[in-house]
Amino acid sequence: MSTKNKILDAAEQLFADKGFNGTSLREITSQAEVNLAAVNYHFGSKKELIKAVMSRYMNELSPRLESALQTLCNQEAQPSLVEVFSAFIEPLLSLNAFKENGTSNFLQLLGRGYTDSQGFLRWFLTTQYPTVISSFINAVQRAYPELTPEEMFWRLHFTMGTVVFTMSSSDALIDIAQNDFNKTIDISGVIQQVIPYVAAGVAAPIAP
Amino acid sequence: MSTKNKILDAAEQLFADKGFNGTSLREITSQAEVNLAAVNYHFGSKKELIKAVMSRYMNELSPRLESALQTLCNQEAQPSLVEVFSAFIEPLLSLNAFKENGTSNFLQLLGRGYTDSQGFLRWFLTTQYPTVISSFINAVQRAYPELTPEEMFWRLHFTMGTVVFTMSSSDALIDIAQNDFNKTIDISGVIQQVIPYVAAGVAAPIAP
DNA sequence: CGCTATTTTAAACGTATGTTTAAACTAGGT
DNA sequence: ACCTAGTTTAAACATACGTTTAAAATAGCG
Repeated sequence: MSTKNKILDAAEQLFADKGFNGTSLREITSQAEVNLAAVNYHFGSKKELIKAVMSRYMNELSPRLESALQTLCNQEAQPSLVEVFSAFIEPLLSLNAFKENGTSNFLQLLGRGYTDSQGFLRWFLTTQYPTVISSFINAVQRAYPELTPEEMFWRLHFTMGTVVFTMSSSDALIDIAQNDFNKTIDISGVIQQVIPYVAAGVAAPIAP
Repeated sequence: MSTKNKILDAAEQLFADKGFNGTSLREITSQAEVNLAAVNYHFGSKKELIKAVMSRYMNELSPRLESALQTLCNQEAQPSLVEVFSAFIEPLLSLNAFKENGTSNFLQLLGRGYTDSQGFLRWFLTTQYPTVISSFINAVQRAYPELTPEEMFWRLHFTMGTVVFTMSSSDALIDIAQNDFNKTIDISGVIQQVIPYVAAGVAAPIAP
């Protein structure tokens, strides 16, 4: 395995667990068993390393996601919201084949990116991957055309919040759930739980 | 104003904006116009300062919240979910009288507490303020008795995520919304938007 | 006033961070 | 084998952090 990939793998895991601010280059390079200077040699800076970790996932995910939404919108002119959100399942879970714990890690990273580092990652994602965002908005628009753009804006951000927050603390939540309910659950179980929730939230009656 | 309060005010604002990890004691003391050593003199450590900032709000909020939920449950044996969540409005907005931007700051701090600092703040809140949490669970239980404890667990955490995430980036979201829709909105407007969403999410039909 | 206890101050401490340097090492090609 | 381009390494760099120290200033009280 190349030094570059060893760094990316170690950084991904640590960033997901402890956030970007909370992880030092020395932790990363010691877990990756490479020299400290290797990060700056291969990536230039810590900020660029963060972008590289996210890009590896986004490049894997965004085409799958776009085609899933495309397929859905071609199959039926007015899909249901549950169908729209369910279109995320297969692309998201495919990240587990791409890499161990890929789904969970990616979603946790996404959560970190929104709260750590004063939103520079949000800017990076929305400017670098705008098409997948607009296909998603388009699909929701078809599913619930009565929603005004403003209400849709808020509800999609609420949805983002639900998913991203849940996933950024999913390890702790899964632990609690297993202790309290004696029931094994994994990331795909959480996804199954969250879809009805966000679909109903977006579908909520419009406030008077 | 006392040194202690100057520190608390400055810390609160900076913690809300940039997170606990992202804010240094030097930033806090320079904004508060006090000496660097004053933090350790008055609070002992940065960790204790974080607790003090949160406690100031929790001590203000939790009795109001508990009595609001109590009142609702006394008025009607089976309140609606919208009523349960609406019981949060007055106590939360009362923080604005307690302190400028109090509502927004507190909710942002809550969001930071869940993602920063590896959940030590979550432990602090759940152990220090358990009664308000259980009154809330009790109220939701009455509003939607068919919900199993496990489903309730997940949906309440989804709700927590929606609120906390939205509020921790509410400044940015309000900016975007104002640019895109030419419409002034404030924190209470966001609360009005979020209540139908979370109520519908919690009320979602139980997955088969 | 004079004494004591509390608070404030400037300076330093030790540690940790991201980054840079320059030398050592390691292929790959001719 | 030799040179070169790419890579790895140990060491140092400058800066920032939370915390501690001990002296100076302030306040409260008899």
